[in-house]
Amino acid sequence: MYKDTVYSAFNLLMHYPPPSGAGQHPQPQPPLHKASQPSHGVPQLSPLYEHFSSPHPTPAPADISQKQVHRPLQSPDLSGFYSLTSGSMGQLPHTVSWFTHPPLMLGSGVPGHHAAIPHPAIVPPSGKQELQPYDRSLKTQPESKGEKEAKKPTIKKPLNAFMLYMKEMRAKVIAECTLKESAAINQILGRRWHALSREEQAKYYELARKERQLHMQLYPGWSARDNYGKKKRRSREKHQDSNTDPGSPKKCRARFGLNQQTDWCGPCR
DNA sequence: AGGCCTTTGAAGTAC
DNA sequence: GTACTTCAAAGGCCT
Repeated sequence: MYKDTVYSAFNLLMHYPPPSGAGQHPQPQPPLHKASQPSHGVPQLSPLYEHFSSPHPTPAPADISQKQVHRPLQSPDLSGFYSLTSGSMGQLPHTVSWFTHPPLMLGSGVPGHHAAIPHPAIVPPSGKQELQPYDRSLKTQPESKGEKEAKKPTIKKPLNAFMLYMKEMRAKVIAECTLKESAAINQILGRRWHALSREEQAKYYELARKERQLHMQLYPGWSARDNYGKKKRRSREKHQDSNTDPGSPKKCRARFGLNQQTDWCGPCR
Protein backbone atom coordinates (compact mmCIF):
# COMPACT_ATOMS: atom_id res chain seq x y z
CA MET A 1 0.00 0.00 0.00
CA TYR A 2 2.58 2.43 1.09
CA LYS A 3 4.89 1.01 -1.50
CA ASP A 4 2.31 1.26 -4.23
CA THR A 5 1.53 4.82 -3.39
CA VAL A 6 5.07 5.93 -3.49
CA TYR A 7 5.69 3.71 -6.45
CA SER A 8 3.26 5.59 -8.58
CA ALA A 9 4.52 8.84 -7.23
CA PHE A 10 8.03 8.04 -8.18
CA ASN A 11 7.06 6.92 -11.60
CA LEU A 12 6.02 10.48 -12.12
CA LEU A 13 9.41 11.51 -10.99
CA MET A 14 11.09 9.42 -13.60
CA HIS A 15 11.15 12.43 -15.82
CA TYR A 16 13.81 14.79 -14.81
CA PRO A 17 16.65 15.94 -16.95
CA PRO A 18 20.04 14.48 -16.20
CA PRO A 19 22.10 17.02 -14.33
CA SER A 20 24.64 18.74 -16.42
CA GLY A 21 27.88 16.90 -16.28
CA ALA A 22 26.27 13.64 -15.28
CA GLY A 23 27.77 10.72 -17.04
CA GLN A 24 31.14 12.31 -17.33
CA HIS A 25 32.50 11.80 -13.88
CA PRO A 26 32.00 8.29 -12.70
CA GLN A 27 34.24 8.82 -9.76
CA PRO A 28 32.48 9.39 -6.49
CA GLN A 29 31.66 12.98 -5.98
CA PRO A 30 33.70 14.91 -3.50
CA PRO A 31 32.28 14.52 -0.06
CA LEU A 32 29.74 17.04 1.01
CA HIS A 33 31.12 18.43 4.16
CA LYS A 34 28.99 19.73 6.91
CA ALA A 35 30.40 23.15 6.21
CA SER A 36 28.58 23.06 2.93
CA GLN A 37 25.26 22.58 4.58
CA PRO A 38 22.84 25.32 3.79
CA SER A 39 22.77 27.66 6.69
CA HIS A 40 21.69 30.90 5.20
CA GLY A 41 20.16 32.39 2.17
CA VAL A 42 16.65 32.40 0.85
CA PRO A 43 14.88 29.15 1.42
CA GLN A 44 13.78 27.59 -1.78
CA LEU A 45 11.97 24.31 -1.97
CA SER A 46 13.18 22.06 -4.69
CA PRO A 47 10.67 21.53 -7.46
CA LEU A 48 10.33 17.98 -6.35
CA TYR A 49 9.30 18.93 -2.92
CA GLU A 50 7.00 21.59 -4.18
CA HIS A 51 5.31 19.10 -6.39
CA PHE A 52 5.01 16.40 -3.85
CA SER A 53 4.07 18.47 -0.92
CA SER A 54 0.83 17.09 0.34
CA PRO A 55 -2.20 19.31 -0.14
CA HIS A 56 -2.48 18.91 3.59
CA PRO A 57 1.08 19.35 4.57
CA THR A 58 2.38 17.03 7.16
CA PRO A 59 4.06 18.72 10.05
CA ALA A 60 7.77 18.65 9.81
CA PRO A 61 9.10 15.62 11.65
CA ALA A 62 10.54 17.77 14.32
CA ASP A 63 9.91 15.19 16.96
CA ILE A 64 11.86 12.43 15.33
CA SER A 65 14.97 13.58 17.00
CA GLN A 66 16.07 15.73 19.79
CA LYS A 67 17.86 17.68 17.19
CA GLN A 68 16.06 20.37 15.36
CA VAL A 69 14.92 19.13 12.02
CA HIS A 70 13.85 21.70 9.51
CA ARG A 71 11.63 21.29 6.58
CA PRO A 72 13.77 21.59 3.50
CA LEU A 73 12.93 25.01 2.38
CA GLN A 74 16.20 25.69 0.74
CA SER A 75 17.64 24.01 -2.25
CA PRO A 76 20.29 26.10 -3.86
CA ASP A 77 21.77 23.30 -5.88
CA LEU A 78 18.72 21.22 -6.48
CA SER A 79 16.51 23.82 -7.98
CA GLY A 80 15.42 22.55 -11.31
CA PHE A 81 16.89 19.19 -10.63
CA TYR A 82 13.78 17.13 -10.31
CA SER A 83 11.82 18.71 -13.04
CA LEU A 84 8.61 16.93 -13.71
CA THR A 85 7.92 18.59 -16.93
CA SER A 86 10.54 17.55 -19.38
CA GLY A 87 13.32 15.21 -20.15
CA SER A 88 13.69 11.60 -19.24
CA MET A 89 15.40 9.67 -16.54
CA GLY A 90 18.66 10.42 -18.18
CA GLN A 91 19.79 7.23 -19.76
CA LEU A 92 19.05 5.16 -16.74
CA PRO A 93 18.26 1.61 -17.63
CA HIS A 94 15.08 1.53 -15.66
CA THR A 95 12.02 -0.16 -16.98
CA VAL A 96 9.15 0.51 -14.70
CA SER A 97 10.49 2.31 -11.74
CA TRP A 98 13.74 3.53 -10.51
CA PHE A 99 13.63 2.26 -6.99
CA THR A 100 11.99 -0.64 -5.38
CA HIS A 101 11.31 1.66 -2.52
CA PRO A 102 10.84 5.32 -2.59
CA PRO A 103 14.05 7.20 -2.69
CA LEU A 104 14.77 9.81 -0.16
CA MET A 105 12.96 12.61 -1.83
CA LEU A 106 9.57 11.02 -1.84
CA GLY A 107 8.71 11.33 1.72
CA SER A 108 6.59 14.39 1.81
CA GLY A 109 3.50 13.28 0.01
CA VAL A 110 2.00 12.37 -3.30
CA PRO A 111 -0.34 14.30 -5.53
CA GLY A 112 -3.81 13.00 -5.11
CA HIS A 113 -2.84 11.11 -2.04
CA HIS A 114 -3.60 13.08 0.98
CA ALA A 115 -2.36 10.63 3.50
CA ALA A 116 0.91 11.63 4.98
CA ILE A 117 3.76 9.41 4.00
CA PRO A 118 6.58 9.15 6.46
CA HIS A 119 9.94 10.00 5.11
CA PRO A 120 11.55 6.81 3.83
CA ALA A 121 14.75 7.62 5.59
CA ILE A 122 12.93 7.62 8.87
CA VAL A 123 12.23 4.28 10.39
CA PRO A 124 11.14 3.24 13.82
CA PRO A 125 13.65 1.46 15.99
CA SER A 126 12.22 -1.84 14.81
CA GLY A 127 13.62 -1.12 11.40
CA LYS A 128 10.23 -1.34 9.74
CA GLN A 129 9.19 1.64 7.73
CA GLU A 130 5.55 1.49 8.68
CA LEU A 131 5.59 3.97 11.47
CA GLN A 132 3.68 7.15 11.09
CA PRO A 133 6.11 9.33 12.94
CA TYR A 134 3.88 12.33 12.90
CA ASP A 135 1.17 10.54 14.81
CA ARG A 136 3.34 10.04 17.79
CA SER A 137 2.17 13.29 19.21
CA LEU A 138 -1.07 11.52 19.99
CA LYS A 139 0.63 9.59 22.71
CA THR A 140 -0.85 10.41 26.06
CA GLN A 141 1.13 8.24 28.42
CA PRO A 142 4.23 9.93 29.65
CA GLU A 143 7.35 8.08 28.65
CA SER A 144 10.50 7.64 30.57
CA LYS A 145 13.61 9.10 29.09
CA GLY A 146 14.85 5.64 28.24
CA GLU A 147 11.64 4.70 26.51
CA LYS A 148 11.64 7.88 24.57
CA GLU A 149 15.16 7.24 23.45
CA ALA A 150 14.36 3.69 22.47
CA LYS A 151 11.32 4.64 20.44
CA LYS A 152 12.93 7.43 18.56
CA PRO A 153 12.71 6.65 14.87
CA THR A 154 16.01 6.28 13.15
CA ILE A 155 17.02 8.50 10.32
CA LYS A 156 18.73 6.20 7.91
CA LYS A 157 21.80 6.92 5.90
CA PRO A 158 21.22 8.06 2.37
CA LEU A 159 21.89 5.34 -0.15
CA ASN A 160 25.15 5.34 -2.01
CA ALA A 161 25.53 4.73 -5.72
CA PHE A 162 25.87 1.01 -5.43
CA MET A 163 22.89 0.73 -3.13
CA LEU A 164 20.79 2.61 -5.62
CA TYR A 165 22.01 0.31 -8.32
CA MET A 166 21.16 -2.71 -6.21
CA LYS A 167 17.67 -1.48 -5.56
CA GLU A 168 17.00 -1.12 -9.20
CA MET A 169 18.63 -4.31 -10.39
CA ARG A 170 17.75 -6.71 -7.61
CA ALA A 171 14.42 -7.74 -9.08
CA LYS A 172 16.01 -8.31 -12.43
CA VAL A 173 18.67 -10.56 -11.00
CA ILE A 174 16.12 -12.46 -8.97
CA ALA A 175 14.09 -13.05 -12.09
CA GLU A 176 17.05 -14.03 -14.19
CA CYS A 177 18.79 -16.23 -11.73
CA THR A 178 15.80 -17.43 -9.71
CA LEU A 179 17.73 -16.60 -6.62
CA LYS A 180 16.29 -15.25 -3.45
CA GLU A 181 19.15 -15.04 -1.05
CA SER A 182 20.38 -11.53 -0.88
CA ALA A 183 23.94 -12.50 -0.18
CA ALA A 184 24.16 -14.37 -3.46
CA ILE A 185 22.28 -11.68 -5.32
CA ASN A 186 24.56 -9.03 -3.97
CA GLN A 187 27.59 -10.92 -5.15
CA ILE A 188 26.19 -10.94 -8.64
CA LEU A 189 25.28 -7.30 -8.41
CA GLY A 190 28.75 -6.48 -7.23
CA ARG A 191 30.22 -8.10 -10.30
CA ARG A 192 27.72 -6.42 -12.56
CA TRP A 193 28.48 -3.11 -10.96
CA HIS A 194 32.10 -3.48 -11.93
CA ALA A 195 31.07 -4.49 -15.41
CA LEU A 196 29.19 -1.26 -15.88
CA SER A 197 30.76 1.42 -17.98
CA ARG A 198 31.93 4.56 -16.30
CA GLU A 199 29.09 6.44 -17.87
CA GLU A 200 26.57 4.02 -16.50
CA GLN A 201 28.06 4.15 -13.04
CA ALA A 202 28.19 7.91 -13.21
CA LYS A 203 24.43 8.08 -13.31
CA TYR A 204 24.21 6.31 -10.01
CA TYR A 205 26.97 8.37 -8.46
CA GLU A 206 25.12 11.47 -9.48
CA LEU A 207 21.86 10.23 -8.06
CA ALA A 208 23.56 9.26 -4.86
CA ARG A 209 25.05 12.72 -4.63
CA LYS A 210 21.62 14.28 -4.96
CA GLU A 211 20.28 11.94 -2.35
CA ARG A 212 22.98 12.99 0.06
CA GLN A 213 22.35 16.61 -0.70
CA LEU A 214 18.67 16.25 -0.05
CA HIS A 215 19.28 14.26 3.08
CA MET A 216 21.49 17.02 4.34
CA GLN A 217 18.80 19.56 3.72
CA LEU A 218 16.16 17.45 5.40
CA TYR A 219 18.28 16.63 8.41
CA PRO A 220 20.90 19.34 8.79
CA GLY A 221 22.12 18.07 12.10
CA TRP A 222 22.10 14.41 11.27
CA SER A 223 25.31 12.46 11.33
CA ALA A 224 26.02 8.89 10.32
CA ARG A 225 27.38 8.53 13.80
CA ASP A 226 23.84 8.84 15.12
CA ASN A 227 23.15 5.31 13.95
CA TYR A 228 26.38 3.83 15.18
CA GLY A 229 25.91 1.06 17.64
CA LYS A 230 22.25 0.56 16.85
CA LYS A 231 22.99 -2.81 15.41
CA LYS A 232 24.39 -5.38 17.71
CA ARG A 233 27.22 -7.09 15.99
CA ARG A 234 29.39 -10.02 16.70
CA SER A 235 33.00 -9.33 17.35
CA ARG A 236 34.86 -8.74 14.16
CA GLU A 237 37.42 -11.46 14.75
CA LYS A 238 34.93 -14.15 13.89
CA HIS A 239 34.79 -13.28 10.23
CA GLN A 240 38.02 -11.38 9.82
CA ASP A 241 41.05 -13.59 9.61
CA SER A 242 43.61 -11.50 7.85
CA ASN A 243 45.86 -14.44 7.23
CA THR A 244 43.47 -16.66 5.38
CA ASP A 245 40.48 -14.57 4.52
CA PRO A 246 41.11 -12.25 1.63
CA GLY A 247 38.20 -10.14 2.76
CA SER A 248 35.97 -8.27 0.39
CA PRO A 249 37.07 -7.74 -3.19
CA LYS A 250 37.55 -4.12 -2.25
CA LYS A 251 39.96 -4.95 0.53
CA CYS A 252 41.55 -7.65 -1.54
CA ARG A 253 42.21 -5.28 -4.39
CA ALA A 254 43.67 -2.82 -1.98
CA ARG A 255 45.95 -5.48 -0.60
CA PHE A 256 47.20 -6.51 -4.00
CA GLY A 257 47.42 -2.99 -5.33
CA LEU A 258 44.80 -3.54 -7.99
CA ASN A 259 42.50 -1.03 -9.56
CA GLN A 260 39.38 -0.79 -7.47
CA GLN A 261 37.25 0.09 -10.43
CA THR A 262 38.27 -2.49 -12.95
CA ASP A 263 40.32 -5.30 -11.53
CA TRP A 264 39.16 -8.53 -10.05
CA CYS A 265 41.60 -10.07 -7.71
CA GLY A 266 42.04 -13.79 -7.97
CA PRO A 267 41.26 -14.80 -4.41
CA CYS A 268 37.91 -13.02 -4.50
CA ARG A 269 36.68 -14.17 -7.84
C1' DA B 1 13.20 -12.11 17.28
C1' DG B 2 17.09 -10.66 15.48
C1' DG B 3 21.93 -11.29 13.73
C1' DC B 4 24.59 -13.11 9.73
C1' DC B 5 25.72 -13.16 5.02
C1' DT B 6 27.24 -10.36 0.88
C1' DT B 7 28.19 -6.31 -1.97
C1' DT B 8 30.11 -0.97 -2.59
C1' DG B 9 30.43 3.58 -1.04
C1' DA B 10 30.10 7.33 2.38
C1' DA B 11 31.28 8.82 6.56
C1' DG B 12 32.85 8.10 11.02
C1' DT B 13 36.75 6.80 14.33
C1' DA B 14 41.52 5.84 15.69
C1' DC B 15 46.21 6.49 15.30
C1' DG C 1 46.89 11.27 5.97
C1' DT C 2 45.93 6.52 6.24
C1' DA C 3 43.68 2.43 7.83
C1' DC C 4 39.95 0.54 9.76
C1' DT C 5 34.87 0.35 11.12
C1' DT C 6 29.98 1.03 10.67
C1' DC C 7 25.85 1.27 8.16
C1' DA C 8 22.94 1.87 4.40
C1' DA C 9 19.27 -2.66 1.34
C1' DA C 10 17.67 -7.23 0.82
C1' DG C 11 15.72 -11.76 2.30
C1' DG C 12 16.81 -16.54 3.35
C1' DC C 13 19.12 -18.88 6.89
C1' DC C 14 20.41 -19.82 11.53
C1' DT C 15 20.63 -19.47 16.56
